[in-house]
Amino acid sequence: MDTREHILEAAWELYGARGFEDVSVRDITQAAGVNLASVSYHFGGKEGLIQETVKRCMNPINSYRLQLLEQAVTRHGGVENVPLSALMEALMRPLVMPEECGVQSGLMLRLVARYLIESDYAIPSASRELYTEAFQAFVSALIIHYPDLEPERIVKHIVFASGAVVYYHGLGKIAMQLSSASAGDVVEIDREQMLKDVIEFAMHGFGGNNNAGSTS
Amino acid sequence: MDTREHILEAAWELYGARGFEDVSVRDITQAAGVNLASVSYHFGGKEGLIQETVKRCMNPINSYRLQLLEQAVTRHGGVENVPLSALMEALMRPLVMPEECGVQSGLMLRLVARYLIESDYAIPSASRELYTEAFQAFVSALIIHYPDLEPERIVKHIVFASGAVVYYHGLGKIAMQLSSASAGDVVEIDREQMLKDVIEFAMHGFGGNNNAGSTS
DNA sequence: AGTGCGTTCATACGGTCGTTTGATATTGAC
DNA sequence: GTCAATATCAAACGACCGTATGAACGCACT
Repeated sequence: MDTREHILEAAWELYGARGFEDVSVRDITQAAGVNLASVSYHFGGKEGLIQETVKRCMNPINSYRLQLLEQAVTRHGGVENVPLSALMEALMRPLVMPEECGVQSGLMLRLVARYLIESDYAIPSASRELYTEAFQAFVSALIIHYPDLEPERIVKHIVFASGAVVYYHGLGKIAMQLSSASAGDVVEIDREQMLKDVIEFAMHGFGGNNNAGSTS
Repeated sequence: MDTREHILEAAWELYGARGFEDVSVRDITQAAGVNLASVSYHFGGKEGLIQETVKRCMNPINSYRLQLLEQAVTRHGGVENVPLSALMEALMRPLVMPEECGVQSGLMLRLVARYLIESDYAIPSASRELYTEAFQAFVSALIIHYPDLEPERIVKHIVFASGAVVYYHGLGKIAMQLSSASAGDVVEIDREQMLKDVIEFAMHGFGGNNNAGSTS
């Protein structure tokens, strides 16, 4: 029964590194040391394996988001009292620090970015439910803080911030190489700083620089 | 000789719409109404066609960036006098408004995003020179404004902002669908506003909210 | 021991891919 | 008009893909 797990592990690794289209079922089964037909048997085919792989990545992220949101609500005693910065942190932290919910960070965002782009920007049906739940929970919470703001604007800034994170994970290193000043250097990313920056940016779209929500 | 042009046109359309891996050479030649072997003849193969397609997209963008930078320098009389916001606008405007330099906007960013992600984040060699030139020009200009700031931090915020743009172009609409409040609605993007937001965000990383460079 | 079921296996099938080939058509210079 | 260079064409090649098949295996249960 750990054939299934071996496949998922190899798929995670290879898909994240080389993309869904570039990695064949044979590549994965070979890397996993299992038979070629196992993928069809356990996942119904390549598409099923991809869905499962993405699901295993996105579901923990979105669960973690909801968990952080709930914690914040409890701590502050009601959604309306949660500072905006805490809302944004609950939304963004799982993306920047995926290992906090058990998702290996290196490949995860690249993998998701690949999937979203390659599959014509469709959320995988396997993860859609949880994804939608998380998304709507945050939008609702934000609407409470900004009842006058159009929901589109709220969504927009969420996407903005997510894009900054995803893109940076993917392109950060090559961008470093392009800047002559640090050519050759291997620059590590200060993820905590990055998280702060992203949160600040996202909040920036909600009417100025108020660093807190309605209470603080 | 316009066989070559027909191919490029069809490739632009199809690659942008469906991705490099999902579009076969046969798809393109059929859409272009030319013979299958034309691609090998004119571009040496599929990879050559991809490179040429990406080049035709990125080179105008980067040229436009340099042009806007030069204009700003001329207008303000020296790099050191160009406001930071103008620097950022020169950098970001071509991304948000690609049609201003002759690049059809709809598919362009998705196409580039695809390429950057699928090709393991390597800048296409055909475009690398110009890309590097533009990138370094801006980093140099920014270093003048912030001599104390590490170059990595400058690069970081440039990438951040770019990511926000690219990601939003690609994911904006599906994100809208996920927010129940605007379900079903087709929301058009205010690109001028988006540009402003991105510029503001990018500047935000350079030490507070000073809306101008060193001179003002 | 024997039966049934879940799993793994080697192998083959049909299809699509990018590329090549060699013939044919077109062009432009003399 | 001739000839060589350039361009287009239909057709085929070999490689790889995802999937299906049917036999072999492991193992709990009777």
